[in-house]
Amino acid sequence: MKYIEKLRNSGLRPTKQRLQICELLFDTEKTFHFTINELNQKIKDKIDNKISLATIYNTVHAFEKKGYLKQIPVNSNQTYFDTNITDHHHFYNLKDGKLIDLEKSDVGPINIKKKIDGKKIKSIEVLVKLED
Amino acid sequence: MKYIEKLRNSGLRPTKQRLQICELLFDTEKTFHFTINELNQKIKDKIDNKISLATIYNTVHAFEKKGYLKQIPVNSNQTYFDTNITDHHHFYNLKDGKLIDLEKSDVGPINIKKKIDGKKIKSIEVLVKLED
DNA sequence: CAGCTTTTTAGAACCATTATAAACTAGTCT
DNA sequence: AGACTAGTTTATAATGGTTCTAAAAAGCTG
Ligand SMILES: [Mn+2]
Ligand SMILES: [Mn+2]
Ligand SMILES: [Zn+2]
Ligand SMILES: [Zn+2]
Repeated sequence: MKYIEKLRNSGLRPTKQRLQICELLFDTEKTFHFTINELNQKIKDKIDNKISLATIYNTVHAFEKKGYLKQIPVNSNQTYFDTNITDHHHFYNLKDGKLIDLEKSDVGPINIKKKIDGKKIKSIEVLVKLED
Repeated sequence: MKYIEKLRNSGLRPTKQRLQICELLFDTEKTFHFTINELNQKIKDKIDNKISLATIYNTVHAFEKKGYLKQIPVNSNQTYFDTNITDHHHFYNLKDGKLIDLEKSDVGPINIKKKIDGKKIKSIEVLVKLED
């Protein structure tokens, strides 16, 4: 299994649940955006055994901490995650709450001219809201 | 009272509660960012009578709908609002969860090269996360 | 004031997320 | 293998921000 190494290298034990979640999240043609609720549905659909909701939360947060997932800042009652961990931006379709990737090259360089003493920039994220 | 007109013109009755909230939000030297919880505290501190939490939510959402407040997309369990309704961006200090304004001139023009059929851009928001 | 609509309010409900603590599992060491 | 330990999963409860409810209060118009 290709994820056993990955998990071990991160100090995470390669449990059955984590490996199954890895497959759902990372064994895909394209990267994608999801909420915990959507991931929970997908797990119910595609996996025989049950994975408890608590484990899904734990796993997603563990993966986020290790940098295998990113959280996307949007105004929603649910948290959005992204399996695309490259530096990129998003369209946010207000109609259906779906995110669409905007590659860095689709936006051009962003030059933050203001500086805050003693702080450094961790990330720059652009959210482009779309309406009809 | 200067807010009576403003509210009436928006189709909102100028109630005591709304006028008091207007003063707290808009009678300030500088604009500011707040969560409902912080606004609730400020109301308890600066206003004699009580305003119920439901009214605070109702009022903030009514003001947002009328365009007197903006919601800022951040990853937080609470919703952040902004009394600065001009087009601008934000630093987000991860340490204390505080927002700092970034004027458009502090960021420079953002050119979104990608187009989505049948959709138009409603807003472009940049969030710059800060760490130590 | 009367009549009608909007607003306020306390409290309940909702629901995403986090905490708890007991059962289970993976890895390590004989 | 068995025993030991730390890490993980799980059902379930708790938390907490936000929304809903429905009755009382307030604003508006005539
Ligand atoms: Mn989270
Ligand atoms: Mn809200
Ligand atoms: Zn993305
Ligand atoms: Zn602002």
